[in-house]
Amino acid sequence: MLKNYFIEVVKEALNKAISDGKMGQMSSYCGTFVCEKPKNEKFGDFSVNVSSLAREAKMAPPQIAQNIKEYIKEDDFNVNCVQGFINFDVKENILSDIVKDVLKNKKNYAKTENKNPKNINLEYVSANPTGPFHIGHGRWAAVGSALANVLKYNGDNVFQEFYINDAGNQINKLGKSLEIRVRQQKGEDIVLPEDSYPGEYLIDCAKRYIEEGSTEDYALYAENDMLRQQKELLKNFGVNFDLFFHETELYKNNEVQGCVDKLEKLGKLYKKDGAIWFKSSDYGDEQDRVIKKADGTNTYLTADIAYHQNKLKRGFDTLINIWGADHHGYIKRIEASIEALGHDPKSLEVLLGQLVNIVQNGETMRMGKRKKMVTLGDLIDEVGVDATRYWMLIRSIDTALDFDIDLAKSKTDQNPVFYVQYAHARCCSIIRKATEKSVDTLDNNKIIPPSIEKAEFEEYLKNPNFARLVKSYDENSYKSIKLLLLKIEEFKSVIENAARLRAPYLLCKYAQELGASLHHFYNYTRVITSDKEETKARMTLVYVTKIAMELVLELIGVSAPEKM
RNA sequence: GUCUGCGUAGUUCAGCAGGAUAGAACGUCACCCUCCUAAGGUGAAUGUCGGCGGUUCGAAUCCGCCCGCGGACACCA
Repeated sequence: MLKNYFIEVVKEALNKAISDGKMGQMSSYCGTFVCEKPKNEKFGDFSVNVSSLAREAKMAPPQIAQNIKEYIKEDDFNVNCVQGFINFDVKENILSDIVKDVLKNKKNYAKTENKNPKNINLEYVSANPTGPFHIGHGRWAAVGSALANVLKYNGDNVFQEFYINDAGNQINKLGKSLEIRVRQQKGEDIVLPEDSYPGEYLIDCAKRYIEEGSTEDYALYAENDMLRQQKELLKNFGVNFDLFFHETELYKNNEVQGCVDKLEKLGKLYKKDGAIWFKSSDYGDEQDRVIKKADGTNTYLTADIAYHQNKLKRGFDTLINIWGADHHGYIKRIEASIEALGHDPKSLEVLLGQLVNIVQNGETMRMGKRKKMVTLGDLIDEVGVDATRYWMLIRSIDTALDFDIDLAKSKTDQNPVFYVQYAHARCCSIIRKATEKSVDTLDNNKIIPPSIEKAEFEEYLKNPNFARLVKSYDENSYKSIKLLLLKIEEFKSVIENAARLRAPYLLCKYAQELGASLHHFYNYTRVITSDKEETKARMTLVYVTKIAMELVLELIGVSAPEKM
């Protein structure tokens, strides 16, 4: 990518300067440079800051920059120095190379070499099978699947997994709740006990149970019913898991007891108050944790320890879990178990996400447990899959998300989803307009022949006139083309950052910037003109933009409409 | 009390592996369609980067203390 290219240019020049003794007391440099886009465009397109060499060289930053510059051959770019910055201004060659790159590699153009690909297990959502998803699950579903897309695109191996807690006593509770609902449906006068699941979804479930004349165990029936609904919703939401892992599997294979025995053997367990405790405080946890209750049953943690061992045994070197912020105290004890059982605790990466609030009519509804729950299904029915996914992804997961239903539904420029999709539709529209016959409604419905035949344009794409692509436009137009192409190229570093920082919201940010660049270009540069060669060249620019736009939207998981 | 996230423009938020005049969107105001989607673009105004100290040639960014808001601190899952 261009950023790395300029860093290499600077490094090479620096080495030459050092061997010529032009770098003061510096004899070698093994640090790292950062290349960034200057905030102010007058400084050029890319900028490398060399001030950090000042101390070692014992020279003033401006002098350092100047000396290094002497060794940079200006060819495809201009160089200028301001203070401790070496600034680069790219020329046409680099711009047409970007077009070449996209035409050749299509949607793979933003892939860069991943020198250290990881074998990642990504676990997210993992809702209990005791009811419908709530809004919060939607955030993890959107973030998790987009993150999986980005990591895969970045060259990592990603396995997406959903953990089902189907062994605890909440399943028994679920079964009992269903049983009551069934008896109520059959006309029995019976009240739902305090500790039941009160949701109305179990009434529907009970109706199905009766309708099918089922005699299945209530708990099993209810669980399968819930799972079926959850899986269907995930599918509609564009989320595809490689595995739904059942907690009960761990018991069937005796893996839970296996872990307990192993910890026992390692001397990491002790008895107190009739319970068995894990010495997690040996590994940085603030206190020890119970793994076998006084009544002899396991805690949730016990199975979870076994689950993480299971994942590690399957050969993943990186376990990424997306958890709600309310689970934060849980991290240390899982890490402790991983370390105690002989693995690197650093192989676990927990992404803690803040919660989602629903905003409607300008009013924030906290998703408290007592308030009426808004389900993810309701939300999707209300605002659609595209808008839901986009809005769930738009903010860094470190910050609480206000999901404004009215805004997400609005089909106006206030809504970034539409802004971004519109940009894609606009690309399609321009190409369509140029290559299809159209009708002039103002002039007796006269048929207007296409400016360029489809086949002719496709032929052109195989061998475009690169010199023509970015040349001979007026200044504003040239600038708009340059910014657009550099923005398209920037996607490479966005992918890398989003993958490294586990931050798929950067995709939304980028999509909006790319859209803005396209609209800016559109205003300054007319694509379809009477000059055929010019039209084909500019259509090519629109075409590569469309590819970039399709790619971002695909990674985000939002559709790319051809028409709006 | 301990742990954790947040505090940046009127609003919602970027920026935080230290670097040039702190950015975007929305809102406000002023412009731009005889012609490819105005669901768009251009420009203007708007800031004690929560506060105080420290490290540094340089701090919104790193460190310490304090203030405010949310969340977590089970032999629940």
